[in-house]
Amino acid sequence: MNTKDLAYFHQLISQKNFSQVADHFGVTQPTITLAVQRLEREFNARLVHRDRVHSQLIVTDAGQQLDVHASAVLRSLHVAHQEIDRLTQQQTVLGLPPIIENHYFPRVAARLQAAGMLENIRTIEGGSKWLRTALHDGQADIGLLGSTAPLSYNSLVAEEFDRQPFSIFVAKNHPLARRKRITFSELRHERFVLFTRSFIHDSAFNQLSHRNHFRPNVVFRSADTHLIMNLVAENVGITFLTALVDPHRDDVVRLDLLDDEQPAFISSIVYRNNHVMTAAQKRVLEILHATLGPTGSR
Amino acid sequence: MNTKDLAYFHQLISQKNFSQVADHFGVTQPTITLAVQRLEREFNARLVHRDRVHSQLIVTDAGQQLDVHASAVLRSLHVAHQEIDRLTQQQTVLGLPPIIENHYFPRVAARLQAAGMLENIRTIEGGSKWLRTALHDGQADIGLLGSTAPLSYNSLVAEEFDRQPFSIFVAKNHPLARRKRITFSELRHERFVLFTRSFIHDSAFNQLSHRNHFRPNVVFRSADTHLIMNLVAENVGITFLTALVDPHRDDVVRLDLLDDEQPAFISSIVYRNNHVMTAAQKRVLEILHATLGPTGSR
DNA sequence: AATTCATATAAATATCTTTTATAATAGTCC
DNA sequence: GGACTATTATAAAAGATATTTATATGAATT
Repeated sequence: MNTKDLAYFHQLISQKNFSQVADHFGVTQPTITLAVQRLEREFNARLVHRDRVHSQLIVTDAGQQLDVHASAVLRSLHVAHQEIDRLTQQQTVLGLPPIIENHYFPRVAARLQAAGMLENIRTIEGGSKWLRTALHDGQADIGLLGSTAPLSYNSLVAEEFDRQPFSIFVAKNHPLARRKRITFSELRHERFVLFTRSFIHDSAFNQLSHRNHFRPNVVFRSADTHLIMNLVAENVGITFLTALVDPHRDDVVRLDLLDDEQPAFISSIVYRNNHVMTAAQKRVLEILHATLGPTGSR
Repeated sequence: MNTKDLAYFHQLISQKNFSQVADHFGVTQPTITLAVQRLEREFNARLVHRDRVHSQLIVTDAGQQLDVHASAVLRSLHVAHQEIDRLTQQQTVLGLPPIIENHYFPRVAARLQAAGMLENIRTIEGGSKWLRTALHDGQADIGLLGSTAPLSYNSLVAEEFDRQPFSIFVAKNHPLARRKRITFSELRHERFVLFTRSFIHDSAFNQLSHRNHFRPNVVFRSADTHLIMNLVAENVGITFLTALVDPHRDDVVRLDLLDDEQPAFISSIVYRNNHVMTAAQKRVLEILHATLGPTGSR
């Protein structure tokens, strides 16, 4: 069977129009007709039903089932292409969310450099949610992801290596600045400057505000911790970040949260469970474990 | 790309001999050479390395990686074939381990029959471990599996519906027969007639004997509960089974185990996570949930 | 040196895929 | 209601790909 037929078919299921699919692939319309006919013969079943009355394409049960497998097959091949491309370039792509990159990566990079392996590492940055997708479809080989619940994905292996609480940061001259600890419910009337929603901080924050029955006043969102800290220092609002983001600055104060059952920022090493680690990648993983694992940290 | 090339390649990786692979598929030897060349061109990488010196075939990193994807692709297509075959025959295959079949299935079958759906169900029997594989590669659509730990598989969804303790069964005239409860450690010097190793009972049994630091004396194994019960009745030995296997006989006595942290026989409804349920299959699942779920049972 | 085993290459043949050209069917527009 | 449009199907020809046949190469084995 030709995988092109699967690609045509998969596109047909989403576009539901033979001619448009043909255009999409730069082929003529009968090509698509014939491809579907070949698949119907191969699987000995009707896959789509050309309903001329309502001029719409009906996908049969068999068609739906095949489409699921077709997309899995196409994804597999796409991932294989990317992985093998990187293998020949001797590159490993490491996906890092900004907070993790700032906090954990410097130590990892130092050890990778000492092992002469840093030049074979390329990093890509993005929120944990986006990186999960990037790992899944082969754009990255290994990721350090943050999450609030232990990760468990179908095609990914996750190894938790750290768990950090979330904290509140306020300006030095803020009324709460003298406090060391605080409960989330006391923040009911504060203004918040927060991370963008694509960060998992958002789910942790929502969890806490939902549990404390109030809708927090979020005055601004940014993807940049430094901007957020600057805004906090100027008293535009207070913020909610992991304790990992140590500001190294004297105009912002950190307050620990006292709530029971707080959400935690869980950091995990993640990779595809069908990814074959090369000798070099195994060493990268070892360095990650050694640096980030219980013995290696701080 | 032609999936045949992937099949040739995957076989080559396991057989490591071009001519034998050609024989295996009933084609001539150059076919395999050319298939590998096409793949190497497609992925722009060496996949195998023909080491003439030691007359062995070395698989490159890229080749290893491709092989993993090739087998995933071939499996996907194989599963698709089976699923679609059954779809056109309007059949759903239900995988059942013997204990579950005897204990839970009669009630399910009654409801399925009442709904006029029993004739579209075909069952296959096998140990839980074998059925897991059967589900994974598409021989069955839905399985009721037993396990000692909550199931979590890559490509399978598992929904736990019951948890039963394991018990000890002894002959009526056995010295222990008057006891109602017993700890596993008291069985140190008993003879055991057990289920075959392919049943999960074996892992539970091993767990208990390991925890109690003794190697039990297993005198016989069988896959047939009735035979086991007959042997127990004849005092050939005692056995270790779930409480589900209620013998309905007066020559065998059940003893509850008193141990803390006993392993449990967990029953789950399992299916492939990429299986598209037809309307009929959804109704089968509903009936399973209704019959086996917390409300529906006994 | 001759033989064997394993894989590669080239040309011919067989098979599959795509295009071109056209037909069929139903809906829309005036 | 006939012309027109949109969509998919079919048949034959052309183009592309896969497989075979026949033979070569290269190293190990006898």
